[in-house]
Amino acid sequence: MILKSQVEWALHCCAILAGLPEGRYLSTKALAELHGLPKEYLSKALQSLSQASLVDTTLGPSGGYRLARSASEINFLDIVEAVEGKARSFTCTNIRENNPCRPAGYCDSKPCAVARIMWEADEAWRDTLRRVRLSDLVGILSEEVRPDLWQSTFEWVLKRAG
Amino acid sequence: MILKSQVEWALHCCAILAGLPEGRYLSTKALAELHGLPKEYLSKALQSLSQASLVDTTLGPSGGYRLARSASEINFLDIVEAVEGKARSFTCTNIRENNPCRPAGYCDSKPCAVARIMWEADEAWRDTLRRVRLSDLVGILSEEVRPDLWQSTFEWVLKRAG
DNA sequence: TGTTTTGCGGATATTCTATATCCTTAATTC
DNA sequence: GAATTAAGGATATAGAATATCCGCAAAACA
Repeated sequence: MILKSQVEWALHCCAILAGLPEGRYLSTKALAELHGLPKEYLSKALQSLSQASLVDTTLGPSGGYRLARSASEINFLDIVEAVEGKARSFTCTNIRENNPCRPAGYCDSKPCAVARIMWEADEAWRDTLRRVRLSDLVGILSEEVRPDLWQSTFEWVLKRAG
Repeated sequence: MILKSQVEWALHCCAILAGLPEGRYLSTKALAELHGLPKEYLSKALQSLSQASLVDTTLGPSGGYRLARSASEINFLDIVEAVEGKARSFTCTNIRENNPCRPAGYCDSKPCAVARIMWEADEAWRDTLRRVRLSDLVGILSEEVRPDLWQSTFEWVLKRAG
């Protein structure tokens, strides 16, 4: 059970976009360079964010991405699901139906108990991610990252933001 | 992020083993037939349970598997991790280190904040699974499964248990 | 007007994992 | 000695993750 690396990329990119001044855009090229990622492939992750309406885009030189709403209105689950999909990690194939002792026409009243428990854990995972806002991440980073690096990074970003 | 189907198989098999009388064993063949699963491949899942010391095995005719300890001393996480592995679902590749603004020799004081949050969600998932005992599953099933099917299934099992 | 830059989607290639089967070996039962 | 079992290694297949490339349309700018 392993998340795609694109999830990591998308989260870091959103953190950067959250620091952009109102109305400015940052390109795939800049985001790829900043994080040392393959530009073409990172582009797919950003497209997922766009399809999920988490980011706005604009074309042409000085084009790129910006958050579609404020960082306090975007949570981790939004971003993770945009890239990874909304499917549950546990898939119930109803193997209880293969029980040779089943009477013909036997009908289950509820979803399989095994699946319900696994889905409960899945929900706990989602709840945790839902409770963390993108603005929380930015808050943590602004405290932990050394001020000189924090500042020079945003200077670097602003120089490239259209 | 999708769990292997072997996880589902292992959980259902353990539920059956939990119903075995003290000291008796059930073979891969019987477990595969009961659940309609490929015997050879199911065998790999059962081997994982064995390697994790969740089940005891014995060879020869009338051989097979039984729980290594009581169903109240085995939780869902034990079984899931035995099959799926203990690796976290989120892997941090430390892409922050690729930031071109980083001063040479810059040293991070903590693991990446993004990773810490993702790992927290991972722990919530694990905690939920850790809190559910195999005996809890058996309790739920014994209430939900229609008594005639419940009984005939265990007759079927006992006929094949060595 | 035309050139450059950008996001977007489709097509394709590569690598890795999950799924599945087969075979040999050693232990156990009868 | 014959049958049955778990264990583990080797191998094959399918599908997903990773990655690259191309053409298109929109936007900026000279």
